Amino acid sequence: MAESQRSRSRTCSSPGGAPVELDDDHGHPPEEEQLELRRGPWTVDEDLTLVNYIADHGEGRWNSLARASGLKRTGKSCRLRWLNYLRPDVKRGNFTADEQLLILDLHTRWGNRWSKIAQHLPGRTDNEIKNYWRTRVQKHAKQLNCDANSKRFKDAMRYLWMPHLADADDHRRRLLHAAAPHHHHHHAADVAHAAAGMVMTSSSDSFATAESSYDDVGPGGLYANVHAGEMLFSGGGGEWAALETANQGLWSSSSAVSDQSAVAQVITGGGGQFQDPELSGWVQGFSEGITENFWALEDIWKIQ
DNA sequence: AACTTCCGCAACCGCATACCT
DNA sequence: GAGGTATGCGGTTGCGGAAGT
Repeated sequence: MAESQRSRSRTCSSPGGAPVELDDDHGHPPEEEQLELRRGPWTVDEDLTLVNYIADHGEGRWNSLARASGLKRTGKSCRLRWLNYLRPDVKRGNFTADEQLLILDLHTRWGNRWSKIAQHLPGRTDNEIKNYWRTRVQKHAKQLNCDANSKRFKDAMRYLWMPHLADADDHRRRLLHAAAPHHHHHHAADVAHAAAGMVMTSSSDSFATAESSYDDVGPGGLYANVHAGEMLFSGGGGEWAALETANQGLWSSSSAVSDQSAVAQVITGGGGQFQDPELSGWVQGFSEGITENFWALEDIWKIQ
């Protein structure tokens, strides 16, 4: 994957990755040493140069680093390349269920504060999370014909998507920790799915780290939050205080409800059913045969 | 097989803020 | 405190592979 990206070229870089002459600033002649600033995809040689330089001198002071290393790049570009790609602890590949769960939850708290969100997903960059949100989450919101920032969509995420991502994660953890290696799946596709990301690229370590470093989630932490939503959805109660505290008003801001029964009315209509007829279709799907399968974002969305 | 459209992601840009002199 | 520079953030772009026709 990484290699394939490297061969890419952009319009602003000439074919073959040759340097492009750039005007430094609104038509002023560029400085002598910046005559040939490169843009676009990084080459393997450039990556090596940057990695070696940082290994010797450390990161930071990006403009001087860019000059001193001999890279014909801006300091900004060097910084971005290092942080998003070359850093040794950067993690790539599909987001796991727990990571998706975290992103969804944190986004409801902080909105598009990608960098802040990324701080709670070790190895993931703000850029990656931002791309995930724009390409996956917003796509699904569009499919649902609602805005990703709308209350309706957030309700769908909180009461349907997130609880089942949590289910998936619980299930995966059970599998990982089970002594018996012969756990069976119903379908070969499940196995393939697991191999594609839910198990093989497990990030339970990172999740534990993120969870423990959570600083303003509120009593009970993320799981209490998510499962409280699940309880509410199924007509239960008791964890409401934890949920409400954890929510910090973000989920229910538009409905301005402040007690359990009121929210239950809004969300479930009293009978464990969404009042939203379109979303209620999901409820049927969720209640049927969900415990033995892994759930990814796409899978959950297919139910509708 | 050839062509078009869609989509994911790396990299860019402009702006805001932090830091330094 | 003013001015300049460096760094960080969020939004946007557009390449290239995948999927569709």
